[in-house]
Amino acid sequence: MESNTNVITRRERDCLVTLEEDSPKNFPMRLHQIAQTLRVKPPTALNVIRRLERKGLAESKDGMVILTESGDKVAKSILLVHRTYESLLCQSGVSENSACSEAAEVDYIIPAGNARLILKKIGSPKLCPHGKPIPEEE
Amino acid sequence: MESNTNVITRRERDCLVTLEEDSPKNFPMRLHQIAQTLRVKPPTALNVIRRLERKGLAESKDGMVILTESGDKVAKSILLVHRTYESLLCQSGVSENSACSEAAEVDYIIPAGNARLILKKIGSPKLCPHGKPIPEEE
DNA sequence: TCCACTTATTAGTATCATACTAACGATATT
DNA sequence: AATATCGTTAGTATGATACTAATAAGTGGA
Repeated sequence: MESNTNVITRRERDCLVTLEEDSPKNFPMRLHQIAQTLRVKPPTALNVIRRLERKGLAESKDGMVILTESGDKVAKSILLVHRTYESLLCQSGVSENSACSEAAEVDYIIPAGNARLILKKIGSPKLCPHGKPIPEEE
Repeated sequence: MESNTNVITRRERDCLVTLEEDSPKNFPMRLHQIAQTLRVKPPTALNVIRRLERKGLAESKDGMVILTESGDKVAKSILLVHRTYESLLCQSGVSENSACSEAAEVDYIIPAGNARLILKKIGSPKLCPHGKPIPEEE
């Protein structure tokens, strides 16, 4: 019945974030590069891409992969949560590197709405601890 | 090689928390009661229990299930994270019920050490929004 | 004592995410 | 043309999750 669309796994999250961050100006990314970034073999990466395609988050042709509009939104929302949580952790006394890897564990689970509320509570910083901008609205 | 001990799945988390909260004074819990609480059939619940046993977190005999000392520690640490995150969300403006279900999504992923730092940052409340005590140390 | 009920357990099946190797095809480079 | 690179397919494997059906084992009542 329900195939749990709009629920995302950790691997899918990593793939979305890779596509968002490593291919800025609407440029496609090559499959083997995605595979290398995710540290998996190409068939495994392709498998992840296929799942993203089924969820309407990515499109691919001849190994060129791009995010759809919907995928871009999801990726940006993940980055919002990521940088918000990172900021919270750093303000609490966690090291930058530690904060980043911890954030990756939860940024695809925590809803963006909650992150925005947390962001306000911790003083609405404009940049994450690494100096990257925290996305405003979608 | 490494079988990912001390990493826990969502179902295992639910099972640990059920055992911790629904069977206080070292009393065993019946399998069918666990199954009902988790809203799964008994064989499914048994399967989860078996995984917890393999990880050294639970023990069972004739359908009587208890947490091991190790399992108790893990469960308490999950509750610490749960109530900390719940408190953070509520302070940020999220409703109690929403905060509770959101917290369950991440409380088994966020390390207790981080939760303690966050707890300090948000003013070291002694109780979660529901009025339950936030565990001190392990 | 025998039957019915509850409970636990086993066996078997299914799905989904993850990941690999091996093999094949296409393209590009030397 | 030979080689290297890349994508893709096929096949296999594991682990978590979940189910049904069947069996076992105990309890309580008629």
